[in-house]
Amino acid sequence: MRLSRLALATTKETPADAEIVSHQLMLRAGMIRRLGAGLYTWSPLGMRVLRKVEAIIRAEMAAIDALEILMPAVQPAELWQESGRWQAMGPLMLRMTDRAEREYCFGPTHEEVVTDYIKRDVRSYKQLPLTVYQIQTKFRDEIRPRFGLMRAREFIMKDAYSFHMDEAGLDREYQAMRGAYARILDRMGLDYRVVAADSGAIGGAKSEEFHVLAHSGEDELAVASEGGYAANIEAAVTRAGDGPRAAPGAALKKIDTPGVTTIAGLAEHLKVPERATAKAIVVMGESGDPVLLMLRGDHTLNAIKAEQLPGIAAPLTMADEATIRNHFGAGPGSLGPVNATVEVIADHALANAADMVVGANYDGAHFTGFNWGRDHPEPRFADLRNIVAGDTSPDGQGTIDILRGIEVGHVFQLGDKYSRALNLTVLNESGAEVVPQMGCYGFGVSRVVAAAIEQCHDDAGIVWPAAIAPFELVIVPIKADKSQAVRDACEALYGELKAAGVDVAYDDRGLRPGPMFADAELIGIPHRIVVSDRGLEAGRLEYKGRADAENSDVAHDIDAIRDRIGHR
RNA sequence: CGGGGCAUGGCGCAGCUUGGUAGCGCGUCUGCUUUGGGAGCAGAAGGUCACAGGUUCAAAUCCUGUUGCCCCGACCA
Repeated sequence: MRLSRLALATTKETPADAEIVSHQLMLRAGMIRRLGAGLYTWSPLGMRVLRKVEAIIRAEMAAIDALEILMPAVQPAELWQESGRWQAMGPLMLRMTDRAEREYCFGPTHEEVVTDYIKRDVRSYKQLPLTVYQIQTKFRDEIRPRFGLMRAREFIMKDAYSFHMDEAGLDREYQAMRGAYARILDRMGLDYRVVAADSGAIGGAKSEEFHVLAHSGEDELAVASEGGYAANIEAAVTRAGDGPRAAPGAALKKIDTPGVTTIAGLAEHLKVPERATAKAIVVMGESGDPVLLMLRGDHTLNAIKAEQLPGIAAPLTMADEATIRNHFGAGPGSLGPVNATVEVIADHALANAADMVVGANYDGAHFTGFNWGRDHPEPRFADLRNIVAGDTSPDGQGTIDILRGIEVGHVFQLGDKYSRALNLTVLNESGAEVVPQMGCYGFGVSRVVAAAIEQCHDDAGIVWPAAIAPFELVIVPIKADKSQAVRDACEALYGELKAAGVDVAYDDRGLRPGPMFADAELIGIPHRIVVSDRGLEAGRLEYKGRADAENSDVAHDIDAIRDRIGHR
């Protein structure tokens, strides 16, 4: 590609409304342009990257015999009403009406459509297992789109769906897809982790997420130093407090803590570590009465765990101050289990704790020396908290470290949730109708482009992994308009590299060297060859890898260049 | 949805408090010079100051409303 024909649109200045590096660099490199909130146009340069990502995905899908299809982006409401998700999806779904007042949505996902599609053509167990996928534009009306492509409303996703006669078949395909996702990210050269995940609204049993590691990642991942345990912090289970509970060593004693309403303040006031205190959080129960949740002072509540507990209302709702005062006679910041009239559920880290500091249910007062059993009946203990760095891994092997990641893939074992709702059945060997098991497997195509940049950049711009770079190599001429020799050498080199199958860019824009170098670095081309009279006279070309600190020489020879850039 | 902010040439911004000819940097175009890290000189184009009302002799500037966008939070296959 001659860069004079690419409609490159790089900028020196960073657009004001871009917060994170990938968004800034994609705008500066001219890969994308914003149309509206969460809506982006892909430029010719951006498309080159997108197509390379798609090609890798298609190759790995083909390798596990997944079949590509393309379903409509616009979907009739009826299907969603059948599955019950027309209501459940709520405002996340962009809805529209046609001229005949029929209702549609712009698909946020395709479980319903794919199940309906399979239902029409699959009748017999002989046709299963079957895995189909598409690379499609989705729309989710996120409450707050942000970070450019990282959380766009319209985005490109590869979504795959598998159908099986039984759970064993589903599990096999799940493992195959999991392997394919790992190979996709391996080929892209990205540092990632596979973690256990919460299934969320989509339902189903087993699910894992693929996260590209990056400091700007929105998700926190709990990863064990040994033994391989890894989970999204939302789903990471914690261990109960180790060892037996110490016998009470202090009497329950009420102390004045005027103005102290936070754990930090309490620890400071009493000169005790935060972990010696217990915090109280009041949430609404299913019955309508509040429930008191107790956590160790230095721990935080995991809302997903809490709302999954029987007796607690989902979605998790914090009690308002009036409700709290009504039941406890004190405000938030001074609450505790002593004489509480509501159900108490304590995090199991507190199961073996003794002589705790807790709120007194009087404003401006706390108790020291609080002990379960003696000062309040034994509560229900449950896993309520977020795991933290330094915790022992749930499987007992190693300690937990917290990493940040960008979710680019999610694999689910759905079971029969959708096949049953949409009446998908096939006949088994004995002629009986069976509801197939389903898996679904999402991969964020546009998001992984942004994630790659988050992981691979420096001060000058993007440092693409070779497999998804817009070009493999760029030829930069010096003083081309003065030197016929330079022009001829560039043209010859360009032609030969192209013929050799190298994805080569030739910067024939006639710019000065500075801007050409800056653009090549900004858009992140992995390899650069500079052609100058100086080098030509010596029979050498100048080479620099995008991540290299220094230039080096390479012989003026196609094979030498291919060798240097590791082509084929 | 709650809270905060912004809207002035393609991009980044000043001007608004105290109403009176719309400005700067970058970019773009032309010419000459220049050519190993975002060149210099000379010239030029380009703006219904988000939109709609209002106040005023006069509104980018003051008032009211609307829209769009950004940030924090909740939300999120």
